[in-house]
Amino acid sequence: MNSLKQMDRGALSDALDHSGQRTTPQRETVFSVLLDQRDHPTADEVYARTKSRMPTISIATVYNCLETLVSCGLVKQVNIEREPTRYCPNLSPHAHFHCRETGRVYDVPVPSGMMQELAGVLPGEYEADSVELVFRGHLAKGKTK
Amino acid sequence: MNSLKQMDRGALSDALDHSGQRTTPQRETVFSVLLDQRDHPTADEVYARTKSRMPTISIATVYNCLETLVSCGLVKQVNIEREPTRYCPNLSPHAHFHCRETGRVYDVPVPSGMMQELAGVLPGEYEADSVELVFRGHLAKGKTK
DNA sequence: ACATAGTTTAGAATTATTCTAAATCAAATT
DNA sequence: AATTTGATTTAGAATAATTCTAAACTATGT
Repeated sequence: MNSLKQMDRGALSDALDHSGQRTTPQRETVFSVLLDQRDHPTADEVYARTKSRMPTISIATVYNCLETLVSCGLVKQVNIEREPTRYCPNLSPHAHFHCRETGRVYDVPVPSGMMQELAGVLPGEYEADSVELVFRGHLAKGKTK
Repeated sequence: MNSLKQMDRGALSDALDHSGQRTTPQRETVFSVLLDQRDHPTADEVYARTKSRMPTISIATVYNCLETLVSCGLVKQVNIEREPTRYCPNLSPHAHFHCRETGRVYDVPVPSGMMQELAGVLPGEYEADSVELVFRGHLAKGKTK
């Protein structure tokens, strides 16, 4: 048993159906892991967390599931420097803040309109379908969030 | 002999001096390779180009030199998805456009003020020292640039 | 029930990058 | 000028995230 809420389970099977892929226990569990702890885990971290709910799952399957979730639009990959890819189920437009000290990644909500405005700086010949905005720095005194 | 202009040679040794590192023929040659063809090459590509000017250089040295140039602020790393790191000697504030079709990366000038404005969306507890903006998509009909 | 196609799995393979340790080089000092 | 010292270069080994491979499994449609 995974901890997907009815709503999320629905969103998952809709999205999978829509892209011609099956809803499987592995995919549900991986998705629930991402939704339950929204700290931008790496594939390895997702693997560890998923394993505690589904001990027989393999790392290859975790990679497969993550790729599937990305391909059907439910999850985004976050690439920070040369570090392992992180996964993020936050679909609303947002940026990321990467703390150099702790290595942690935080979501930063971006006012609607800002993304539009950003796209506006692109010369006409470029047609962008995604915008990635990453800040890097550190958190003010003591704030660990 | 590498093809560094007097100005760039000066900037290089100043920056290296300033960070307590030596000016070497390898570093000069790698830097000149980056300045001569500004197409965001990977380390492997830099290696191939440098080799034609300095056949004895090793790939490890190319990595070392690139790291050195980044550390003294003359070059920026550009990380696009899971692809190999690319290197960029453009120090003016700019974004990148990554063409999904060709894989090429283009510099996109960003109006001064835009970067400031971006930093403005960050809640107070975040202190950013760098902002990375990457667009992904494709070039309009036929435009290969 | 059977065929088909999609999915999972363990382990091997890949690949960009980093590490290691020896050789080389260059500046500073005797 | 020789010597010491520390930085740099180098080839090759090691690392680590990710992808690939091929066999086993599962679900679905006929």
